[in-house]
Amino acid sequence: MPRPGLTTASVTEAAAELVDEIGFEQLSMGVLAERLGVRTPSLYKHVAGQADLAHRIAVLTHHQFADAIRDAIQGRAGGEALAAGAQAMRKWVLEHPGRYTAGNAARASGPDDPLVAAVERVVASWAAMVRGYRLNPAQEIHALRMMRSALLGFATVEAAGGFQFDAAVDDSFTWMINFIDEGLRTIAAGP
Amino acid sequence: MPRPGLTTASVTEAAAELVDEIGFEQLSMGVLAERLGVRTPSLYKHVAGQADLAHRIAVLTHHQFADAIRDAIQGRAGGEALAAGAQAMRKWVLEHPGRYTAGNAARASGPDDPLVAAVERVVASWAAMVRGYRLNPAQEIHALRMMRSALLGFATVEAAGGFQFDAAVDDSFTWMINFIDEGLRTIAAGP
DNA sequence: GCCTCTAGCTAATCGCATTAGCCAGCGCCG
DNA sequence: CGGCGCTGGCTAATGCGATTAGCTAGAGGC
Repeated sequence: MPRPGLTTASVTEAAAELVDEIGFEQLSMGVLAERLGVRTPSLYKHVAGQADLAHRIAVLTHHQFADAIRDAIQGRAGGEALAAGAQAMRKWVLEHPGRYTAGNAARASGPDDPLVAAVERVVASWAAMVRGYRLNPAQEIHALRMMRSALLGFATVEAAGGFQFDAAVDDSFTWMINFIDEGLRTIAAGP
Repeated sequence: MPRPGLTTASVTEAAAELVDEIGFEQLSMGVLAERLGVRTPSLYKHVAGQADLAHRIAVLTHHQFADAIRDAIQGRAGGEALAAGAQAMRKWVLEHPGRYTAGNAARASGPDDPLVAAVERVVASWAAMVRGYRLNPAQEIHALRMMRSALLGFATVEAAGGFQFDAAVDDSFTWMINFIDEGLRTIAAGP
């Protein structure tokens, strides 16, 4: 019998895919091992345990998430960048609900946790979107946090199935982006 | 030895308090039983199991959350209601982080799940805040969702310790409320 | 003062994560 | 080509926490 030839990275990626299919809370070492055609204890040669695995999924998630946003806003600025980045992020979340849950559940263990760097990449992507509005630096941090909260909140509620009338959710999202765009442009133009 | 005299409600409430102290993910039947001065299996006389318990905490959470907002916006309207409701909700989340996590993690099993009614009470509180702006009915639903997303997102990121510079988080929150208030007033005044 | 009903208890059971210890394939060196 | 060490995978054992089975005693009603 040939060896599957697993690595920490391949195990993590398989877990990420699995989690999108069955839901983060359903993840167990058993199902993952089965998916990889391996016995459960073998996984421990690549990850330290379930907590470690979840953490690795979270780090992977933030990197992929940051990539998706960065690619979307490439070469755009202002409202266009905002719209493109926001839509890309929403699409990504809907396509990777399990990963997204894992990413939100994770907590950094300390300043040198790789999760911190991964999260910073995401924040940097959003910061790039906000920067296009050329706000007062004192306001920029607040605008960034507002945007981050609104987008994350929307995606979270949607992923949880929290909106009653599914039909209009697309409209609500673009409406929200417009709302933010107009608000930021008003501020930028203001005193 | 006198009987503790537990009930489903008292077990749920004790679990909610416990979860705020130790974190939702640390909740186990064992620690809860210990807290209540009882042996683990005894809890099963009041709740069907850990999943049931978590679900009950979530329902309780949404009701308390809705109460907190409703009380805060009593007798206020427009921007004042928005500010008061938002601040009350943020305060509540910071004081009850474990419960809040439990509430967000829960999923309704169907339309007659008591969780649905509880969530609707929360949404109704927010709807009351938005209604004060007398928007076009077509926009009201979008405004409601935007507000819900922004507030939930902010609370979630904050509860997760996701904001880097703690000092300015208060300012960011009031800035965000102002941003939303001004945007909604502009829309209300518009065409 | 008895009777019933049930909250709480002790003693299994079970599932899943994790650990211990064994073994074989692969690459490398002679 | 044959030996050697390293390491990934395996089986068997451990352990902890959730859950279930079956027993018992205290509180409330007659």
